[in-house]
Amino acid sequence: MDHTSSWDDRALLLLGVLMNQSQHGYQINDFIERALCEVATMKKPTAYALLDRLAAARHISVHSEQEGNRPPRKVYSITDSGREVFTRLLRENLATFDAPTFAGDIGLMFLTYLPLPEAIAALKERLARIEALLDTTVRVPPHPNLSIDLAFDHLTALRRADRDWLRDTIRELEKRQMTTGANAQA
Amino acid sequence: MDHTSSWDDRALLLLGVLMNQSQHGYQINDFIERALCEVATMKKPTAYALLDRLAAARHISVHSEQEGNRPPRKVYSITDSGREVFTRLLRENLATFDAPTFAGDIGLMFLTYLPLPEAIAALKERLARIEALLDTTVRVPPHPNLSIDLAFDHLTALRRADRDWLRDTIRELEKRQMTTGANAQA
DNA sequence: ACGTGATTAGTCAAGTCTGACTATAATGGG
DNA sequence: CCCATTATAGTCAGACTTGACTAATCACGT
Repeated sequence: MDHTSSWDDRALLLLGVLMNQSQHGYQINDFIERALCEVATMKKPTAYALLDRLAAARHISVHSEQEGNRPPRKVYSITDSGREVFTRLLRENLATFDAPTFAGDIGLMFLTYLPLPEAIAALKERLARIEALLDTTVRVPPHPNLSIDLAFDHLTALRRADRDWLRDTIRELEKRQMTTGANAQA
Repeated sequence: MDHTSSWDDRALLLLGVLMNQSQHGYQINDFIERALCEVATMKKPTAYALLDRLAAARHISVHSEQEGNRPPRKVYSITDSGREVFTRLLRENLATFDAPTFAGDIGLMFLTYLPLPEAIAALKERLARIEALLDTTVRVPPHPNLSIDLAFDHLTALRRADRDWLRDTIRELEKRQMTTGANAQA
């Protein structure tokens, strides 16, 4: 529901992974989907397509490698030009804040179309989900080269803020419910 | 960079706008791009395409209207079936929390690849942008039927959390910079 | 000895979203 | 009276993403 020139972010992600070490496609995809899944998402077809484009632009180099009888695999390495692009994209990304929008806010806008008790019940369910997420998500272990934990920290801070806001809001709505209830009775 | 079945959210948005009142395409698009732009984004082609689909599914009805010599305009109204769908989608949206990812976190993961002073400088720029956003964004005035202000409140709370986290983090990084600097001098 | 699952490398169709474009009519400023 | 802007209604190509699929090899448990 929100998109900058998403190419930059994707490219930054791939180049960053390759800054860490040269890898072949499977490894790259695996790393992103396992180690980074909390912080970033990129699916296989997207990764392969983008790797092709980065290779065409000479920002990464490819060389085939065979191990035993296995299907050959392509090892991608970042090039000097790639390192330059990476640094530029990184600096840009760090210096930028592009205000995101949240799917959950759409519901909030139309809250008034639901009877207040039902709205409160639904929001309580949302709250429970955030709390569950905060409780169960395991702290990511520090990576030797990457500051994944920093990004994870950021994510956690935002989720806590989400939780706190929601708690306050529910309390507020319940207060309103009581007063209108009292008015209705009077 | 993040997507649930985005259809649901889009449909909820359009149906919600039509719950407020029957409108023609231009009005719908205008309302979304002006009044709701802080909270939700949907571009014209998406809106028109989705309106067609909602009409095909009989969740909204269309009737043409001519005013003077102007090009005829199509007025869309929500139907009973549309109201049902709307209520279901609304309840779902309110009860759901689908953990978003943020483009800005990608940079955070790779922070270590930039010399610490440069990273700090870049993050300070990011901070300045968030602060500017928080300072300049005008409080949305309450809408008679919609709780846009509630959604806006949520957004603001998250941005403040973002700002606070960033301030702390920059302070932390500066502390680290000083100690490593002292070590280097010693 | 056999099947299951992981490793490796992709591809394809289908759907989504956006930017840029075309047209006409009314309206308001100078 | 003319021009720029707004109102109005769309369309289209192109880019981006995803889910689902194919293939082959190897490691491992039973």
